[in-house]
Amino acid sequence: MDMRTVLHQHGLRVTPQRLAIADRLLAEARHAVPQELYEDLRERFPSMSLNTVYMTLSQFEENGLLRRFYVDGRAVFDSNTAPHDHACCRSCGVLIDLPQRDDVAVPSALPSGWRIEGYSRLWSGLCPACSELEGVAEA
Amino acid sequence: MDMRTVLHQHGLRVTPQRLAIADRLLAEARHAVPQELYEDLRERFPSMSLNTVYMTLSQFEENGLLRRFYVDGRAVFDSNTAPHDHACCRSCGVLIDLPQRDDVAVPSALPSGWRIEGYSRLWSGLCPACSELEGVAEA
DNA sequence: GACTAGTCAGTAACGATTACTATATAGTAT
DNA sequence: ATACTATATAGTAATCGTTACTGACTAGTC
Repeated sequence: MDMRTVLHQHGLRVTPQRLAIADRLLAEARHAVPQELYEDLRERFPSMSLNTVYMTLSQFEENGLLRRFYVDGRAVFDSNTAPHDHACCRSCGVLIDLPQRDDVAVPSALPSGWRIEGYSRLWSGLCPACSELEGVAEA
Repeated sequence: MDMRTVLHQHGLRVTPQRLAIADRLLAEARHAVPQELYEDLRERFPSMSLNTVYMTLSQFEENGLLRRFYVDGRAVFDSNTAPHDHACCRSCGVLIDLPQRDDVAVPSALPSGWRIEGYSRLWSGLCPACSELEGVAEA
């Protein structure tokens, strides 16, 4: 899909920086931490500021192109806007998507009057690589 | 339960500040944001520093007396250390506990090799009060 | 080719958290 | 009780992630 048209459709101006961020995030489904994205893109746009990254990501989020979630208090942007879970390795920090199971039913214990709109869930544990390393250490 | 003994059992020194934080958090099950806790406790301990609050909370967390989670990137400490969900009102920010359902089964789509240890889940929506207000506005 | 709203880079401000250091205190032995 | 030692505290500064502000610039449009 052409990112130009995607941005246009959302009434967003098409600029090289935005295209770069869009390509990087929307074309290939992946996660992005503002700081990392910034460092990557500086190779192509040495004058770009971290601020631009934040503003662009926030704007994409407002337009539903990205979803923001948090891992240990740090923002992560996800081009997969469908509801889904994440799993994060507590050792190396690698982050993967997990399809949301069919347990989206609101907790039965919810006090009446609450209007639940969704949830975000972060599984934590050890990725295969770290699991192996730590498994050896623990054994 | 006497907080003195609890602290002792964990090999933690008993100081007035810690007792105050422990009383405030552990006796009555509740959530605490460091800044708010700090402001509250300053009434009793005008000289106490925010740093002390952070260090105490971190230490309690390390000893399993508290659990730390994040809401929109901000740390919240929870004296309920049993696994459970939270719900947060996106309008007023009120936070409540929800018992964890029996869906702790690891996602079936998890790549093999991962060792999952748990999850944290934050439901979001509108609390009864805000739901009513917003419901009127939207109708 | 000029206009204009929106974007950009740069920097400063901000809030939350952590690090550092000297003083004070809890716990323990004397 | 008193002294001792390890740790907690207060105070401050530093750090990190994020947001706000400003003036220059530019994409989209006429």
